Amino acid sequence: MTEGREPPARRRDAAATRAALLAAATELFNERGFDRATVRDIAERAGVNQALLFRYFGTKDELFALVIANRSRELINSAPPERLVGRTLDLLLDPDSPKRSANPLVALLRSSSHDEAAAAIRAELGDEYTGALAALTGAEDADVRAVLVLAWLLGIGLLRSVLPTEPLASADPQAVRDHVLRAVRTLLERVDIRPGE
Amino acid sequence: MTEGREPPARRRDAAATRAALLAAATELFNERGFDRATVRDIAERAGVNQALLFRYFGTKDELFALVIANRSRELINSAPPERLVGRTLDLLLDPDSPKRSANPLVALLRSSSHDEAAAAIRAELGDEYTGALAALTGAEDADVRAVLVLAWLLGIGLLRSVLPTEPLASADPQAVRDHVLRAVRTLLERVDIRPGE
DNA sequence: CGGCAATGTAAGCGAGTGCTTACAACTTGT
DNA sequence: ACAAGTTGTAAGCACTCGCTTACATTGCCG
Repeated sequence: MTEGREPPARRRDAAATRAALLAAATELFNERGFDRATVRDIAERAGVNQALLFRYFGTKDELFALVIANRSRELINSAPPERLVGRTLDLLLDPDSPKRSANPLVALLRSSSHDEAAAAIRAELGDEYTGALAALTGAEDADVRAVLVLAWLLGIGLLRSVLPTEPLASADPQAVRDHVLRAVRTLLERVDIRPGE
Repeated sequence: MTEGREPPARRRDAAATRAALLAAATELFNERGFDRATVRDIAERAGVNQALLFRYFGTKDELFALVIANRSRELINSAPPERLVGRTLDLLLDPDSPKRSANPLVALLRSSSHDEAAAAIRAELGDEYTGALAALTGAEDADVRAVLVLAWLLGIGLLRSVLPTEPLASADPQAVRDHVLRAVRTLLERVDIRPGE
């Protein structure tokens, strides 16, 4: 895992530090949201000088946009639409990923409104996600229904990250998943309820 | 509206400025969350010197706690449990209250984790709200179901305040309310679906 | 009135923020 | 091997934040 192939493990490696910064930023934005994740913290977690963050990403805003775009697309493409809700729930409820991996959209929400660029990304990704979900119903107001489902997932992720003591943390993920999926089927009749993976 | 009765409208009035600060803080915490609502902005909107904020409330944290406690209790007591979800939805979806009145719990969530005092309040109010909701089902895991419903309401409020262009803004509030309530009945069989007020 | 607490004001302190700059250390192509 | 470009480092600048302090003004009560 330390070194792979081609370049014989250089001691100075731009690509590696860039990746380390990206990983650290992903974690911290998820854990704390945009405002409370400082560039110094990100650089420190990456084990890297903070000036490099600006060399490689230009701005904290740009870094944030990159992180969100990456992880959101990744999530949206990780399952077919019928299983997207279930898949997202699995990630949100996975106790092994209290911070690290799961919830890019939650990080987005948690970072209130800060600049226009990020706002555009927000809208775009929201559209992408709800677009996928809206295909799961024949109802006229498919988009409204899809947005409502998205809102639920976001709320669950947020609550879990803000109130770690809530019953959600200790509840059986399968049972929670089941509750949500059955309720969601009221809105999107074609969602797949079976356990995924 | 300017002056009521007893004290003949004093030019210097501690109670009045305290109230102005509280109102301004309520608005700004709702609009921007804890971090981005600065004490300078709050004081300015209240038309008051910012030092007074600290004289009357001690700390930004304490002011926040007060605002949240006030408005949450107000909300929870504004309807019997069977109608609490519907009532909250009405407030969240009311287009006339994009910022001002409706969503104390949303403001809470939007303010990520900042200090232990607020965290305690968060937990306490969450318990209060979910306690009311949990009474609406006979299921064993009533608390989990209640938390899921709370999460949905929070998600809806957050999405609405962060993506004002979403279909939620232009959708018919009654229809949205109906969708959510019917889905929620999957979890809490005793919720009242009829339009309130 | 005169004294005093209550109320309001102006200025700034210390800490933390995003970001920049000037420079050292390394790697590489020739 | 050596210059040139790349990568890493240390320091600090300009700004904003929550909060404090020292001082002016007002209203109240004997």
